[in-house]
Amino acid sequence: MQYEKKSDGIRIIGKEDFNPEHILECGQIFRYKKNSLGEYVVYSKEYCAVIKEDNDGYFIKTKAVDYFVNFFDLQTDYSNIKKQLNNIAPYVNEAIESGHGIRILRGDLFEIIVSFIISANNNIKRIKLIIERLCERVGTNMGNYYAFPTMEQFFELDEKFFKEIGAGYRASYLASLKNEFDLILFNNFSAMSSDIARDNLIKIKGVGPKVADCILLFGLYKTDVFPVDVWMERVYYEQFGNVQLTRPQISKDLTNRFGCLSGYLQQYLFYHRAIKK
DNA sequence: GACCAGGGCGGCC
DNA sequence: GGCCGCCATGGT
Repeated sequence: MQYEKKSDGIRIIGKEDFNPEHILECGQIFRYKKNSLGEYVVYSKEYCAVIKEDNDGYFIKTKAVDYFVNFFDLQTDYSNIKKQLNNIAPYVNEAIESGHGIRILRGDLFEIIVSFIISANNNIKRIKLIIERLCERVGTNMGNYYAFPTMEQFFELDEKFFKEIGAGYRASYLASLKNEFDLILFNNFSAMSSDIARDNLIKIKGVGPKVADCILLFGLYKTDVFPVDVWMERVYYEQFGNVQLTRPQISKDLTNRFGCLSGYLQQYLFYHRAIKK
């Protein structure tokens, strides 16, 4: 897919490998909305972008051009990924067709860690609600929106605050996150294998194997992971599985089969099974 | 009003 | 190591 950097945004040429609805509504990110014109607006860290559709593609209007070139993973060839995932199984072809313009976003590590601690045993609508309240209360006012809290802003907050914004029993996990400051900031996760990085992430309170895999995929861009939640467990037994396995065992089976394509495949399947239907 | 949601923790064996 | 009850909250 081709794109052009402009002074006020990014021009996306073609619609096959870039679909705002599929990218944003597939549960990898929780800070987006539709504006009065029906255009998607997406927020990451302190940045913001509006996605406008035109005849032959899209225009991502933003002041942070380089940030969103990376964020939307525009250097990766998704046609090639879809080609490699083609004809694995009829259901996989179906899923890729229904989520054809999905891209794995390169989110901010800290924002992703917080977001997916909140995501545990929760639903997407309420995850969005809690994160929205978090940003409105402590994020920097950027004019017409609020930034995600910086680590410094976030670590001032206590368990009582997190309960007030509706985090429920995850409040204590969020409040104790400041104790993992060193782990988050000074670990060179990118240089680690996914297995080693996962072992480190699981040390964080509220981060188990599934949340860790989401952090690896959406916050550290490691695609050889397969996050398995209730929906992916259903897909596994409906489409792949035979014997009864734990979720980490399902994840291991699927990463063994699909390697570095795992993260992409998982996202097509999640969108198809959990969101679209 | 029960059931569910991009699960994880602590106690138990 | 694996299993299991419990956990807050908002939507359906």
